[in-house]
Parts: sequence; structure tokens; C-alpha cells
Amino acid sequence: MKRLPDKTVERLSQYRRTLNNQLAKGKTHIFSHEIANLLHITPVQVRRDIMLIGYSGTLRKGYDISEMIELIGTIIDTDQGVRIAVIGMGNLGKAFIHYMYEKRTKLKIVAAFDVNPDKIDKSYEDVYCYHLDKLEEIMIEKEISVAIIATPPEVASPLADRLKEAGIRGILNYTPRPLSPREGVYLEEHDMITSLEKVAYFVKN
Amino acid sequence: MKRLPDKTVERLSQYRRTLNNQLAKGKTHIFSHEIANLLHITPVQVRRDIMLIGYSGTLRKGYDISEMIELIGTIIDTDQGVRIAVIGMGNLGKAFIHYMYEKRTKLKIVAAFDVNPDKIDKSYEDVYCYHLDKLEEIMIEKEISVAIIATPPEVASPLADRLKEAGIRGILNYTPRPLSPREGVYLEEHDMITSLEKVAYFVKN
DNA sequence: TTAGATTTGTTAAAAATTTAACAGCTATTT
DNA sequence: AAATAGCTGTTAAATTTTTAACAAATCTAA
Repeated sequence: MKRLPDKTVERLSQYRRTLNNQLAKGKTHIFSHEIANLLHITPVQVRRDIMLIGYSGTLRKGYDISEMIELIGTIIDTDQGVRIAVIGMGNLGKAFIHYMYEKRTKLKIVAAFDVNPDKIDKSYEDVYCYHLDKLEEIMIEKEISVAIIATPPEVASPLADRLKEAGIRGILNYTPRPLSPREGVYLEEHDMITSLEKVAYFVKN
Repeated sequence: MKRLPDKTVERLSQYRRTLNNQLAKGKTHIFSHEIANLLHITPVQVRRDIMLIGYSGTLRKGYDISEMIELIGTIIDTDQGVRIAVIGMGNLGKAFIHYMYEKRTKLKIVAAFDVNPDKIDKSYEDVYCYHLDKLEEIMIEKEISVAIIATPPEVASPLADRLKEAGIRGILNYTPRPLSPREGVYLEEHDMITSLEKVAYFVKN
């Protein structure tokens, strides 16, 4: 399949979660407009995305929820799953771990890192926290390919260097300080304050 | 000024933060390509955004940092500032409060809400936590216009109803369950798992 | 069995966003 | 003072993303 548009990939993840919810409620089929309502996007967009991933629904019955979840999995998930580290065991790091806890996605947080002795060598919801000094070692041992940076902003950039050196493939930066892209490392930034300021701006008008 | 593109608004917020950093380092002027490098976008995009907000730099000296910060402020900030509530005092809620703590933006978190007695009637970094029952009362008293939802997903939707009823103007939903839009309420969604799955997808390829 | 109502799949059009191209200043160098 | 180099501001082109439009398929009901 040719490369999917970025925005479609983002939505696939949402579709799957929504579909799982519906499945849990006992539904077996769903219409494009139902998905659309749940995610407040348009039905056309849903159908188009579904077309792009090469799935087909049944006319007048809609899409088979299980099949679609399955298919999205083959697209979004890697076979072995992606193994993730959270760096920074503050509130945000913990929030991530809590979020992922007991969700059975192919994404798995397999380690946390911090420099605070109070946090090190303890588990938080099954995720063990190591001293940051052990980063490289554990990354190899646990085959970690993605890192979430949830540290104070000033350490983000040197950390990214270390991660790259140690062979990271993707970084999700939740720090307000943007990182410069590194060759061969997929970088996604998210800035909580920007989200807020955006809301604030549109509230004004 | 006519309505700015959404994406530009998002970037203005980032520009300002970056400019503040540079100002703190003693710089007084900055070129478009410098801003661009710091945020890893293109210089053209920076110049275009700056054009859209009606600012001009000096040729061969670049943009005056202070002036630009000032101007972005007049666009992004409201005069009185926006007063914000965090709902849900879990890790994520705390992360938000911590993030905003002592940042002198016009955005101010003025209250938190929860239902857990251990959290209620205490302050976390100067933000007082009320029982959720007092939501409407406090919202009016403190003139809150934006709410960040950081609760467990299942309560998000009824909560949004209450918020709307109480006159909220904007909602930032950090719950994985998407909310349906409500008339007159600006809604911004952010799903941490989607961010992660996006990274995971692009790491694969 | 014909008409009507739904709902999908897809192509085409529209809108939003990003990138390119380049003219026009201003400082600097020769 | 003429040539050069560096940057800005802006219009135009390209790309990406969303929305519209509609034919085709399937069920329902008269």
C-alpha cells in the first residue's frame, strides 16, 4: 500500500479506539456516520479513510467492527509491537504510564527513567524506573525504539542526542522546548501550552 | 485584522515562547531563519506568519524581539487574561498546573476540581482544589471561561454538558474519549495515545 | 416488481496550508 | 559609487487535506 496521509494515520488510531468501545457495547457493525458522530468529523472523511486502507463495508449494514479493528492493527501495529520508554517520572510521565496501563495495544511502555533517587528502582503500575545513567544499557536490553520525553525542558536537547546515539527511532517530545530533528529519528512535538493558547485565542473571537 | 489561519495561531504561541528564550539570552533581534531553525520549520513560513500579523522586521537586522513578543501578546492574549479550570487532579491535571506555574502568560489556572476527598480543599502549586459539586458556583465566582478536562474518560461527556450549561467558552479535552461539539463552545481535543501511535507508525517505515 | 430510502465507494472540486520565487531594500566591500 | 550579498515582504504555485457529488448496490415496502 502506498503511504497513507499523516492525518489519516492519526485518525486510524482514533477509529480503532472508538470501534473497540462500540464492540464492547455489543455492536458488531457500524455506519460511517456513526463513527463520524462519535469522533465529530464527517462521514465522508470516514469513508475516504476506510477506502484508503483498502477496506470495504457492506451496503446497508455498514462496516464489520471486528474486521476493521483487525485491519487497522495490521497497518498501525508492528508485528512485535513497539517498545517505549518514558523519560522523566514526574506527573506527566506518570500520566502516560497510567494511560497505557492495561490497554492492550501493541504499544508497550517497558521502562521509565529518572534521576530522582526517590523514584528510581521502584515500579509504577508495572513499569520499572531506572536511573537515567542506565539509559543506553536498558534501551538495548529491552529493545526500545520510541521514547517519550517528559522531563524538564532544559534537559530535552542533550537527552535527544543520547537517545539518537543509542539508536532510538522515534521521539515524542512533551516538553515546551522544541527539538531539532535528527537524521533517521522521527520526531513528534506536543506542547500543552500551545494547545491551551489556541483554545484561548478562539474563545476570544 | 481578519481571522488568522488556525495553524498560524498555533505557531504564534510557539514563536512567543522561543522569542522569550532568546530575549533571556540577551538577543535583541532575530532573523526569520533563526526562528525557523529553533522551531524546525521553514524561514518562509515564519516570514509569512509575521506578515499575516502585520509586523515588519528591519532589513538585515531581522525582527525586534521585544516588539514582536509585545505584538503577539496583543493578538493572542485577551486584555484581562483567560481564566482556566483544571478538572481532574490526577497526574495529568497536576502536570498542567505544574507546567503553568509561575509562567507569566495571560493564561491563568485559577481552580482545580476533583471528587477525591484526599485532594479537595488543598492547594497544589497555588491552585486550590474544590469538590466537583462546586463547579458551577466557582466558575461564576472566578469568571472561568476555559476548562481542561483531565478526568477518567467516562465522565468527560456529562461533564462537558455541565460546563456548557455553566457558560464555559472553551474546552481542552485530554481524555481519549472524543466529545461531541456543543454550540458556542470551542473544543480542542488531544489524545496522547494517538500521538504515540503516530510516532510508532512512522517509525515502522 | 417497482419505487423509495439508505449507505457505500470513488472521482472531482474546494479549501487550507506550505513552499517557492523573486523584487526590493540596506548594509558592506571594492 | 558600483557591485555584491543578505534578508524581508509578498504574490504565485504546489501540495495536502477536506468536502461535495453522485453512481451503484441493497434492503423495504407498497
